Amino acid sequence: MITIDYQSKLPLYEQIAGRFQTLILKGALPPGSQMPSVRSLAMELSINPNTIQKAFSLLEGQGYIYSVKGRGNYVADTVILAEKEKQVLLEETENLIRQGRELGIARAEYNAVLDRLYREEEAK
Amino acid sequence: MITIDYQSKLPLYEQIAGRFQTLILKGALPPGSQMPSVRSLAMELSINPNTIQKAFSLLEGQGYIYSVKGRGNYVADTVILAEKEKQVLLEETENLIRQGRELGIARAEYNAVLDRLYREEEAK
Amino acid sequence: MITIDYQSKLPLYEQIAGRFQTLILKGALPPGSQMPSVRSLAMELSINPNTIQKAFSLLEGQGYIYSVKGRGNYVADTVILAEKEKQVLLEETENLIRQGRELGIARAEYNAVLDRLYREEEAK
Amino acid sequence: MITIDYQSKLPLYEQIAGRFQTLILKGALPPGSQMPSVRSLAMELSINPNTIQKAFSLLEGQGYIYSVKGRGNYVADTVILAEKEKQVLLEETENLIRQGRELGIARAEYNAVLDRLYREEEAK
DNA sequence: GTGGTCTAGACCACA
DNA sequence: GTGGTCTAGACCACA
Repeated sequence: MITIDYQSKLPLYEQIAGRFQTLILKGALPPGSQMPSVRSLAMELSINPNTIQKAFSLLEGQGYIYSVKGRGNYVADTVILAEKEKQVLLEETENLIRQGRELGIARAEYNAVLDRLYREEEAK
Repeated sequence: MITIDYQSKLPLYEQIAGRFQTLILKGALPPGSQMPSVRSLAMELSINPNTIQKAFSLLEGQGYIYSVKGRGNYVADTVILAEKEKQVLLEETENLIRQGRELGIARAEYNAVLDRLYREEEAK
Repeated sequence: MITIDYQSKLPLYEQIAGRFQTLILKGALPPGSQMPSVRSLAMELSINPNTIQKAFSLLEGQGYIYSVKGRGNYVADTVILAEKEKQVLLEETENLIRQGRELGIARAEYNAVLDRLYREEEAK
Repeated sequence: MITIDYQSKLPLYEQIAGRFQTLILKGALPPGSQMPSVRSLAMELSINPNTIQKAFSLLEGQGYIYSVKGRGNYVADTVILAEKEKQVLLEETENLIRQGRELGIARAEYNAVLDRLYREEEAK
């Protein structure tokens, strides 16, 4: 369910939180569903429970999940989050494209990338 | 010439190296031109010379500059570097767009971003 | 495991990095295995931890190791590195032999060297 | 007559000394012939005269040249030097080949290099 | 004056 | 405990 990249520069807890964000935003973990327990996830990934806890705290702080004492963590309502996340992504993309433009990447090259990515989608 | 963001999570030496990469790739610092001296830059930015040294070592390791003992640091030939950098940027952009696509961002939204950015350019 | 030559003109951090390159390329430190910790190695060699850090940064920049925050440094996959290193060695050797040829060293002398070295190997 | 590589890690004075060593050992500058003057060489290479002076001192220390007060520097008798230099080269080559052997370079590859280099020579 | 190395020591994030 | 960043300060080679 969750994969870790140990070669990555990102700390483990951010990687884990990021994976769950994706799962939640894509609907694989629908609102209200229960998150795996900290302990079980720690066992499964052979990772210190503190690290899992930290990832969950991050997710809670960002509004992705909420915890119920003694019962576990649950996925929150995410309509607004998805919208916010889209905005962030668009901005980051814009910044990258602006940088690329400065280095002389032509618009046509970006069109080609878009063509490829959105054709893939249709094909699915 | 160089600005530092103390709020940023990026370490100082990476920020400094990054700024110079941009300046070099854009041609503001043409191949063969001399880099500011480690000490003078340290003074100007009120940063420890060791930190500047570290930034310059990074740039040297990446092939952006070369150092001549007793003379200073000089900008290297960068044709190949620019090409490599473009590839990296395009890949990063592609990854972001793929993520956006998964969250339901339509191709039209990216077209709008490109329209805006490349119209700015023509206007210049 | 690591020896330092204080007579050498090579800086300590390059010596240390070089020793590990050899150990890694020869397979004494297989991919995935953990490097000694910065602090323990510093103690063992009576060298400042910063210097060890610098050696490890170099190794990371060259792709020999990768670091996991809070865990340690690990040996990277090195198949490609070994190949690259062989090319470098062969080129350096070729340059030396070319110099020797200019000075009038006969091919027979090199054959003698090769005979000796590769007989040693069989003997092992 | 002398070329400088500013990208090289070697200090200028060592590069200059090295170039002259080659010229002398190959006989381009025969024993007894006069070396270019420090000043003229400094002008020609746009290099600080101190640096040239340092290179010449090195050459004198190694027995390649001798200086006559008020007249200039002259090439020394070099029969013995050439012999010593050959020994040094052979040893360095042997060390490199030994390293290569450890990394699994086959003897055949060295034979190929030798074949190529010594065929070039015949062709000349 | 130029770059470069090294030590000592503090401090931070992460697991 | 692990790696990593940064400062202060000394010292060296080179031009």
